[in-house]
Amino acid sequence: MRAQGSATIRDVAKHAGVSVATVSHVLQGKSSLHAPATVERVRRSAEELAYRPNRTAQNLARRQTRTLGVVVETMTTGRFTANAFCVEVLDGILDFAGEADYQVKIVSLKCNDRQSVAQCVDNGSMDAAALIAPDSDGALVAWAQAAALPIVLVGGLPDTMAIPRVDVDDEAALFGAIRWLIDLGHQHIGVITGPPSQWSAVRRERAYTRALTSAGLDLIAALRYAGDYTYESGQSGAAELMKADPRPTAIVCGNDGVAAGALEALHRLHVRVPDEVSILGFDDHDVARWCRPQLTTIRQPFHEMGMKAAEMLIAAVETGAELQTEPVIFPGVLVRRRSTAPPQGSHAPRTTARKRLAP
Amino acid sequence: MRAQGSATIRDVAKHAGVSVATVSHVLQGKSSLHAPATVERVRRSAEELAYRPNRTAQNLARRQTRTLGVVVETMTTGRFTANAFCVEVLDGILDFAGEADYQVKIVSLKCNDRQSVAQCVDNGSMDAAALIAPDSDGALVAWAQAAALPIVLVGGLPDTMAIPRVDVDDEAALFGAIRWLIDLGHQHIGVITGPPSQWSAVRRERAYTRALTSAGLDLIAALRYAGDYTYESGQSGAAELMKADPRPTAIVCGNDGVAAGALEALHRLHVRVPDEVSILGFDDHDVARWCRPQLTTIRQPFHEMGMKAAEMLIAAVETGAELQTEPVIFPGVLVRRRSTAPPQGSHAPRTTARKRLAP
DNA sequence: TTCGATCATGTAACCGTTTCAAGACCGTGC
DNA sequence: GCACGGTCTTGAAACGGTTACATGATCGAA
Repeated sequence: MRAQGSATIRDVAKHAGVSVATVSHVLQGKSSLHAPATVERVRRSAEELAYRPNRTAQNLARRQTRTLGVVVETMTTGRFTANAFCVEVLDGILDFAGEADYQVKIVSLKCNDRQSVAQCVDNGSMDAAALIAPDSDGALVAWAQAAALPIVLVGGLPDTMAIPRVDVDDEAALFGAIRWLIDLGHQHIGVITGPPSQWSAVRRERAYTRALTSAGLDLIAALRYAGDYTYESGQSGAAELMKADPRPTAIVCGNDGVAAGALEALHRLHVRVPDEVSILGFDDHDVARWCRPQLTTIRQPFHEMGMKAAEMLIAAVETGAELQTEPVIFPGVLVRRRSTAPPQGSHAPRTTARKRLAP
Repeated sequence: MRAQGSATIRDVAKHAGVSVATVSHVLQGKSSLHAPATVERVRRSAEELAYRPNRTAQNLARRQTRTLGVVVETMTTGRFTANAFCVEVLDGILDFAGEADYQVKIVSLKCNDRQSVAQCVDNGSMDAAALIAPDSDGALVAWAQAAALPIVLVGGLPDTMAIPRVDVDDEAALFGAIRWLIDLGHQHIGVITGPPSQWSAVRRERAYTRALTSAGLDLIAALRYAGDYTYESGQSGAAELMKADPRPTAIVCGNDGVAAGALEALHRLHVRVPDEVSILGFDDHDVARWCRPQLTTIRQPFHEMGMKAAEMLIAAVETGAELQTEPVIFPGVLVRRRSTAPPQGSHAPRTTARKRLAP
């Protein structure tokens, strides 16, 4: 439009009185190929003409773009930022990519048929792509298994799928956290799950189930609420769970946003946290420190996961090697704050909990 | 690397027994140029070979990329996501761009000399760029004034600079909000400012100054704390302000994160909010609803601002017209929640406030 | 003086598309 | 029979770089 005046490599070559090959060499730092005087002349000409190589042309000629794609499915979450996970992982990717002089392009997929996935991602506009927490049954994942470019998936996926991925061991972390709640004396533990299309939600619920059954506690249908990782589902979920009889003394929430919603609902119901009900979050999102009481939650190293994903992708691009399909798993760590406590009132602590409470 | 097998337009042409020009035409939807039988043949060949046009080559030939740049300066904020503003604006841009079939590339500038700005942004890899809340004295803004591609700035900038921009009238909104606090009876109002390099911070402080002086209140140095828009500066700021004598009965915070930090510090000091101190936030970030008490704050229409910026940029790209330098200003609206109340105890309400409180 | 080695530079093919000008073919009207 | 207009098709020149390879210059040694 307006920038047609911008100088090309040919202009520089003419101005410096050399060939385009020379200019190309010099500007790529291969100055050892040329006489110092020539190098200097080319440099000065480029400077004078304010020459900047056209990225598109370079990409075409080099057959690589030094660009990483970050793919998110927006038809489920609605918005990119709805999910704190996405944003922080993106940050990690941005950090690493920036350091390695790679650019980052965001692809927010609205439609999810295989056709348009390929169209949007595998079109030569990026060298590799990170898929952020895709639906495990969607076309994106299906496509990824046979993608022609390096792919790393960040977030949950059934182990049966052989796609390189970075993930957190949320199941183990949550299992441990729930066992800890049980040890504190909780016997009626509710759960507000995430959407089953997110594998992380499936795993977290599995942790819940395993923790309860392994401790000899019954699974009670009235203590399970099917949420969808939103604040609102936390609100309605907590309100619903409090109607159960007996009431839960602790609620395991799909993530911190859900926990914040639960906190809000309980506040409205004049149920004190953690005195009457303990709340366990997941993610250690900012909100965990900002809400009252501060949330006991499980920290996921989002930023490092993003960094790692970028590192893997860039390595794959530069070496041409295949990515390992063995997943890279980060641990989730329990962060104890004020939203959890031993149960009070009629529920007698269990023996293990009694021991802990003794001193 | 691995995708070299992917079919080119020549492969399709050969397979369909036509020229590349024909294939190009058909696949661009200019099928009226060709016989129906030919169109069909080309379509089928493309399908069979799983042909997908190479975006890079298209970009080069068309001399446009259908890509918008989103430029953030990461050397000040540290991280992209540190600023809720960035994320939500990005979301708006993503929304609009996606709808218009534009891609979005994120440029996170670490170094801020004019040279590298031009290198990173004006290199033909994007058709236009949105600059998100740049430092008003940085090289980015300096460069933007004479940029060769369409630029829209999202966020504050002194009116003297003639750069197209989308912004919120935070000064008017905050002025109104502070006058409202004064009308409630507050006479000692503290402020935790943002970093002076952010023009929004300058404007918000100006609103504070104007509101107080216009109401005949003195500006007291001990009631001003220089923060930097972070949670931590909210914590230390509130702690510091509470040492003033007389204590403030209200604190105006640079943004909601700062307000959340202030809330936390006051909680530790056993100062009750809003009974003893009212807290006013800014942004209406998620945290404003999630923290206790919920924040009275000023809502900025981030998402719409992002949409608008994208709309302007795309219009400029497609029509080739210059962008208006007259800023597009959105109003900020006061959202009253629970963190503000009339002052209690020794401070007598002013007459205007008394009137309001009468009924 | 000639030859090969070495260094500096230039030539031109290529990357995968778009697009324009022009060609081929065909039916019409005069 | 010919000029003409219309429809369908295509060859080839861009786009702005990279890079393999050719060429030319210089120089010391045979």
